[in-house]
Amino acid sequence: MGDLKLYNTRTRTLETFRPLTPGDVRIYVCGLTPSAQAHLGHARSFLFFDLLRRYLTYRGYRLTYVQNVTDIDDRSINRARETGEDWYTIVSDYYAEFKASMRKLGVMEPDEEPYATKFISQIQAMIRELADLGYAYVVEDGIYYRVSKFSNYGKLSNRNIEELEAGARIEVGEHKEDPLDFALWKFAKPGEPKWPFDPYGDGRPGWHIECSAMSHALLDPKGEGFDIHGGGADLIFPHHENEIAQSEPLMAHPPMSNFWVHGGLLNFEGRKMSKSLGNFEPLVDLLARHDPQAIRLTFLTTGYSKVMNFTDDSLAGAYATLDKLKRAYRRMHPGGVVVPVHNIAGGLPARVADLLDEDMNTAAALAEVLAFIKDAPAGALAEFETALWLLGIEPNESWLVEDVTPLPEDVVDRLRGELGGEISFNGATAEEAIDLVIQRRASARAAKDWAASDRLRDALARCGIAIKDSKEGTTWSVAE
RNA sequence: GGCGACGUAGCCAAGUGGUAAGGCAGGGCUCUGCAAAAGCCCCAUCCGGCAGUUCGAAUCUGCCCGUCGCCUCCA
Repeated sequence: MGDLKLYNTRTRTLETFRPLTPGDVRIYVCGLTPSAQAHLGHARSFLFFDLLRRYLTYRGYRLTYVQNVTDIDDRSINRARETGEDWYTIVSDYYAEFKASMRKLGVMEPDEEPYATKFISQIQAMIRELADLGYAYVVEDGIYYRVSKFSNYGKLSNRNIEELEAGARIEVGEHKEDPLDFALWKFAKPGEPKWPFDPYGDGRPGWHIECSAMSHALLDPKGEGFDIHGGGADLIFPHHENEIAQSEPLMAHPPMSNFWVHGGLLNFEGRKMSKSLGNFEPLVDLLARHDPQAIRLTFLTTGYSKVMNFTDDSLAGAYATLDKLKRAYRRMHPGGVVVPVHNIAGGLPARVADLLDEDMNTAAALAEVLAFIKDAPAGALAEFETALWLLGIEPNESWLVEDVTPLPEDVVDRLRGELGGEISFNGATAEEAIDLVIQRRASARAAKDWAASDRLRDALARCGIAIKDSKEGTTWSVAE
């Protein structure tokens, strides 16, 4: 097995991945702030880290994958004020919806899913330490982080303090020393959710500190760093920059994370997508209309770190690819039982792995799979399934069924309307009625009465039934 | 203004020094009464432009043009 090379934002180079502790990989990925509905851009990001998990697992590492939930933030509080709902109900509902979508997409459950509000004491401990060392100071609206105290500030995102100072400004109501400083703790205004924090004052954590506190608590209690910190590219600044600023002064051995891996953002039909612009379709709605496996395949064709433009065309292409995979699967499948994924060392999975070694080149890996199925023998099913698993596509029972489109309910009535004069459909089920027509057409064909044959086929077509003739006989399916 | 990404066939896209993956669309063939499906085959003398480095460049360097993102909440 070759080396896995990953692009590391921290060093801005492609590096060979080696775990800090041989055999064990600790990953922290910034999860959702569920104060609005999740969209396809979120899906792309978490789908990528799901792929990375699969591949690291395939390579034999033991993983600890932590994906946090920032369940307290200004937006959910504002939304609660607008709607009159309880802020926590809002957050819980959005998060439940997100989880359901992830399940539909086949994203594996995180090992740990820490909620910010469950780690208040750890957050407060960290703020105390930062204050003791002079990295934090208290003013009337909250506790802020003193950016000027941390000399490495800006290193991850490749920015320098002077330029940042030039563009930054202090919002009304903020009382910080410097425009770049950010809140570690916000004192509660009347009616806002709050947690006690002696001696400073009741309030809630600022955005950023929860990730520093929870990654420390769950992945790196000794302060010696963990392996991979991930998230969308939009988190590099300021979120990840701030996490580093909070964590590293308290660590025995920085850096906070050895690798920083960022997923490219997603455009939707050529336009930027974001919560604040509101120009996105909620993920649940998209999943209601589309096959989750087709959505996964769509993402495989573009490099994970690139900006990707999601379009109806790209999704249509993925559907065609998915059908191709299903046909090959049926061709290779010995019977009606779905064979579980095996751990195959050689063959296709190894070739796919070699391609994933190159900074998770899923596009090339998919191409390899498609080349494989062109002349794959029936016995290659385990290889095929393993390779598909690596790409996050898991065959299920429905792959064995050629057409799962449900029959229109009124098929028999419509057939009676078309052909009731010549064929009696009394008591027939939809399937039986269709078979009756096909039998009638078979007789016509046997008699070389092509006019009658075509008339029957056209009648079926008007009822939404498409038929095709093959050496094995005539089969039908529900027309698209 | 600062930082960064990208520009490869009609469309999407891989490839980052050794002579252009793959998918969609399109075309042809096989099969077929017809149709559909399926299978097979074809489809970029060339990688935004111009210079340069090199035996050799889509791949490296410089300049130019274009698209987009981040710099404020964001996966």
